[in-house]
Amino acid sequence: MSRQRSERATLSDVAAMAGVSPITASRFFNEPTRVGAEASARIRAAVEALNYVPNLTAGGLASARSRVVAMVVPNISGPIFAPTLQALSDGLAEQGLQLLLASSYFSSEAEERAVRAFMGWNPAALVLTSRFHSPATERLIASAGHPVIETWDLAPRRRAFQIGFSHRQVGRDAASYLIDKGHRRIGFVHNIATGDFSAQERFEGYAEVMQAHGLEAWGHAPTATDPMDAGAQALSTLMARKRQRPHALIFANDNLACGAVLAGRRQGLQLPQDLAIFGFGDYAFADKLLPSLSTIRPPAQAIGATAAQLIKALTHRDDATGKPPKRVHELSCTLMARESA
Amino acid sequence: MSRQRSERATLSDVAAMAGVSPITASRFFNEPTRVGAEASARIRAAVEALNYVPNLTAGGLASARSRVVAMVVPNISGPIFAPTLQALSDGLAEQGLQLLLASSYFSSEAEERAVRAFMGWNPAALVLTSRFHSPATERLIASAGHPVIETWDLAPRRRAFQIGFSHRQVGRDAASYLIDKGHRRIGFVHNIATGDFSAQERFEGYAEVMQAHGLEAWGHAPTATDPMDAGAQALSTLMARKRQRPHALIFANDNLACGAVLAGRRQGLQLPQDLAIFGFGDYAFADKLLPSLSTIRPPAQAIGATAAQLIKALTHRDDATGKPPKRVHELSCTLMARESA
DNA sequence: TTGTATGCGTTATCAG
DNA sequence: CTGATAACGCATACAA
Repeated sequence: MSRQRSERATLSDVAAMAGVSPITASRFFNEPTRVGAEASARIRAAVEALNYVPNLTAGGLASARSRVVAMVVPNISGPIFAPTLQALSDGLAEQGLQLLLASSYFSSEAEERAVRAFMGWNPAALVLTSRFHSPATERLIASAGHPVIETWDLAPRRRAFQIGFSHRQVGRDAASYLIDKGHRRIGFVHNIATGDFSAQERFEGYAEVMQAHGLEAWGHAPTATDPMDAGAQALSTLMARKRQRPHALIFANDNLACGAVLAGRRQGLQLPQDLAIFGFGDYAFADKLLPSLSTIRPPAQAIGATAAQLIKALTHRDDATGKPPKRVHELSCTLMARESA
Repeated sequence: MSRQRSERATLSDVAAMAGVSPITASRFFNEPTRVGAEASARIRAAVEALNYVPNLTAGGLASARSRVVAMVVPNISGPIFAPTLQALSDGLAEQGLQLLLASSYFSSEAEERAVRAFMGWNPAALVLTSRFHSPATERLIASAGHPVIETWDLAPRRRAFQIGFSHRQVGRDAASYLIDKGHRRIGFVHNIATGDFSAQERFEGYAEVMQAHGLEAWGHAPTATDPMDAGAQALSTLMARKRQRPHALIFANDNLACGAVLAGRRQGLQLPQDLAIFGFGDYAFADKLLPSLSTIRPPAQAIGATAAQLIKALTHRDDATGKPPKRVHELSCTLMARESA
């Protein structure tokens, strides 16, 4: 009947060697102040001798709370979310928490699968990207026994914690910057990816400022499927106009803007004299283009770091004076004024 | 004595509602073929009704094997490892496995901490980056009850599974390419990061080919701390030489090469006529520079995908014909011939 | 195809 | 400051 016991030492082995009860050994790890100095020393020695590694699965089961934080991002390898992941991972490592990761590719079905699996881990917290979820996901997170943090977008009215920035403000800032530079005919080039709600909000911010200045707001939607191609296409189409040729273009993201910059140079355009180009994202290549790309950098790293801090505050609330953490954390973007606009 | 039971439905709840024993419900998830059609239907209904989510912590404890794969990478947000992570994560998601992640920043202490914590999860597999570990880490993985996969570098003699490519061959390919183009005075610009053993291997491959052609192999080590600055510095220093000015430079990575390209243009150099520039990595900006950067692309995505396949083969070995998976998987890089060389 | 008995390694609870 | 006991929710082993 005896099932496979692993070779590894258990807490009981450590306790036996140290001459204490298992629970005391357990406290050595979780509440060290409650263990006497001599006992601590003996336990420490036993841990060393047996090369003991705590079984986190067992601990998670017993305590109904595991030492992982789960995060769902649209993608891992893109230029956008990686800094957030890195900062979150680093902040969690300091707290002895691990990061459990899944990518959704902007699909709410994939997000739902990931969230469902994550719930099975009883994570210390669940971090999501954006606030748009399937109904089933909404139900899952509503019944979750742990904090849920939504990042990047901000939806102040939602129940989950929010860490992000205002895309609308990004649109406003871009438009204001270009207007201040003296541009008047300023267009907006939409993203090709469907379901990019945040790009739409940037457009609205842009439109708001344009109208406030009595200028016409208009959007152009390229059809190419590759972002760089789409940016080039937009530039060619719009600059081929006989009249009402734009003075400046705001692109939904830096990939599109990069395509436009490269195409503009290929066509012999003087940038930014003939056309100012403005992006969003401050991707890694933005400062390496010629001309370098003016754009807005989202607080990607700060979002991850703030999430880690928030999780710390939420999990250690007992030893603080009980002040509940802020529910909405609005961070600000940075306008990177470079050569292209 | 009764401790806090979570609100969530358990497998027993599902079983009770479906009128079967818990173990049958368990089999519904793990060995569906062994459950009768009627029972399956009732269990499925109960799962839906109770919104049941399997507790993976409990399952992991009971089976001594959890549905996670742990990976340690030097960094998450850099241009190098992100595609590997993405491919691994995607491949694992198909198998119902989750990815547990930590970054080491090239520190073997940080790697050791991460590996130690990961062992506590009884992961289905542990994936490491590179083969250089602290002695304690070596001991940990030697006693691990699960497969260990080392990626990027190749060390055929090690016990762990290996998935990677030959850095030496990268150095050979770069040198051969430049020699074929007619260059003779070809230098190598070293990385500023200490502990980048693989860059040293690329240098050795380059030196080997140079010597085989009766050409002198030499390395230059810039001192600037920022990679882009270091690349620019190397270019300035070497092109300022009165005699023996180089015809071509191989840089330890694309960041250095990018710094050189930008500095070269700023100084009015004609690239590649005055100097051919060759990188390594094929970072996102490589094809966006002017001139676009000739470089070698490592099989980052393939490494992640291969790791996922290997894990599948290792965990499902029972139902196959038992052919043990290959231990060493050597993948090949792609030379991206562009404008800079 | 289904069920019974038992244990995985840890922590919560209560008692000293 | 320390310990005895009883779970946590599930899967393994064996039996039917």
